[in-house]
Amino acid sequence: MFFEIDINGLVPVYEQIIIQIKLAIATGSIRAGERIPSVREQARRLAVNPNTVARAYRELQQEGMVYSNRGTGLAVADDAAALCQQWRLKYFRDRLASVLEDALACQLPSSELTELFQTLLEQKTPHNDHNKGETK
Amino acid sequence: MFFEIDINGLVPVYEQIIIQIKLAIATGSIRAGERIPSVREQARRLAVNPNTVARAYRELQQEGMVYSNRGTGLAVADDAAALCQQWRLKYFRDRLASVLEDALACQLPSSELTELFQTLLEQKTPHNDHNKGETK
Amino acid sequence: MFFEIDINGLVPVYEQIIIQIKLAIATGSIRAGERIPSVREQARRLAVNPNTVARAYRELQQEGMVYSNRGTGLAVADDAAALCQQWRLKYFRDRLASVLEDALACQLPSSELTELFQTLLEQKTPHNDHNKGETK
Amino acid sequence: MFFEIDINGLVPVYEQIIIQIKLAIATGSIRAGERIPSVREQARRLAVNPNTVARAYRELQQEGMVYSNRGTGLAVADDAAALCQQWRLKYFRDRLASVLEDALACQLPSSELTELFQTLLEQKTPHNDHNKGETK
DNA sequence: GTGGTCTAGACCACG
DNA sequence: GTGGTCTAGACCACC
Repeated sequence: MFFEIDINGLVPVYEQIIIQIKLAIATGSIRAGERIPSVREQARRLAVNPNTVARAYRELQQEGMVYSNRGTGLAVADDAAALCQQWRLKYFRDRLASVLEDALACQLPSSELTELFQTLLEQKTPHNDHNKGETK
Repeated sequence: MFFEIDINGLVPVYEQIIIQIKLAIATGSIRAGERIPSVREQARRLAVNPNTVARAYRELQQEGMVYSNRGTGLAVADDAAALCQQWRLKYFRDRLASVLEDALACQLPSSELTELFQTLLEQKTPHNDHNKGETK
Repeated sequence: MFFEIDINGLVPVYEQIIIQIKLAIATGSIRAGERIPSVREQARRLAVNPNTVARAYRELQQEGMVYSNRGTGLAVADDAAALCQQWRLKYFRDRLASVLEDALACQLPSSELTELFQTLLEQKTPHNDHNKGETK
Repeated sequence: MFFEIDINGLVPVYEQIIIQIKLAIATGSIRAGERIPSVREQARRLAVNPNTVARAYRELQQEGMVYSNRGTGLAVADDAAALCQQWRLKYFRDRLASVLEDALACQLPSSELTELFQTLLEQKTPHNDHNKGETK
């Protein structure tokens, strides 16, 4: 449940926080019933203003991902994992679709895109397929 | 040389204009020496404030993609096509890499990503394989 | 003398406790001279922090509704029933008046309000008309 | 489209703003497509901090009641009137139901409640029934 | 300590 | 001028 924030990016900080927490719930990094870091703690860790964290938490609450019991912090909702996994799929599908649409719209051949995709995927993946059991 | 801008998106409008014009140059949709639409004309077409278009044009000029011919507006530079094609590759590689990194960082299996990629690619491609030559 | 509190509502918890105890006194659910639950007991029953209960009790004492008998806890004052009945009338009149004022202020016709009122009243009343005298 | 806010009430200021604007839309006081007062203007009129107004507007936007086109302020959505009328009914029904439930729960007889309701209604209504056409 | 609300004032992109 | 975001710091009710 540790992540970083790109303070200078296009995506608003509060939205980055929302996204990262949803992803953490989706991957099971935080489980239902567990508390998420307090507003002040999270703000300190991300080097960000508490109000910005509070806004992210408020929206997470409105979406039903977390709930609050006055004074005891915020905890992950019971159905949050399922919701976040759904959300995660849509999130990455939309991002991928956006890139593909733009690329195809300017006539990049799909063969070239596929090649690019595979090259990048190889670069980014840890590649621990062929050394199973060899990691001595 | 027609494109749309997303007035309510995260990417600033002037940047969207810059990107779309570079892409138009890269695909050959506008050629070296050709004029690009005047600030006013472009602003009208995009339903955008002229100041915003002016800012985009100013930056394109600074990057050497277009140059001004006193009185006759802005024209595409001779080496712009080459520059823009290079830029386009980097542009899409970076966008694609960003999505992949984020997806892999939250433990989406690369197999699932590949499947998603191929599904989307099929959806988005025009599939004009079977009517080759018939599009008169 | 059992009631519930809404931990996440707009009305402060300590105020809810005050209100509910006054209502209990008004209805005769607790009588003059009777003890009210100890701070700890009440806090346990309401799933609330003892400090919050203590604050409510303190204010009830200041209003003269209850008094402390060294060691034996708090007991209902002699004139509390009368006071609370007066208070109860004002309490509900004020709440009802507030709703009506707001509704009329935004041009809801009084006929519609009357209808709504009667429908709700029918829904909420126990309807034990037909078993008069059978409730032994 | 003028209203007041109770700075010392239990209902948060930003929520009062949301409520009042929804009511204004429901009554037709502001129509679809019309702009609502700018954040700064509204803040000035209500003697409230612009951020508080901005928060209310943001939530109205999330609920689909208003929409923004960068730089040109916020306007009422096409289906907002219908949504707000629905919402208004629920809003007053819930408030009325809450009072009735509490009153019946502490054994106030429904006859007394009805009487109280009618008395209050008469007090609050303008009573321009009998002078129709006489308002010379 | 916790979240929730509010104020005050800044910068940005856009019209 | 507009909304949108962010910072800084305050007070409140509750634990």
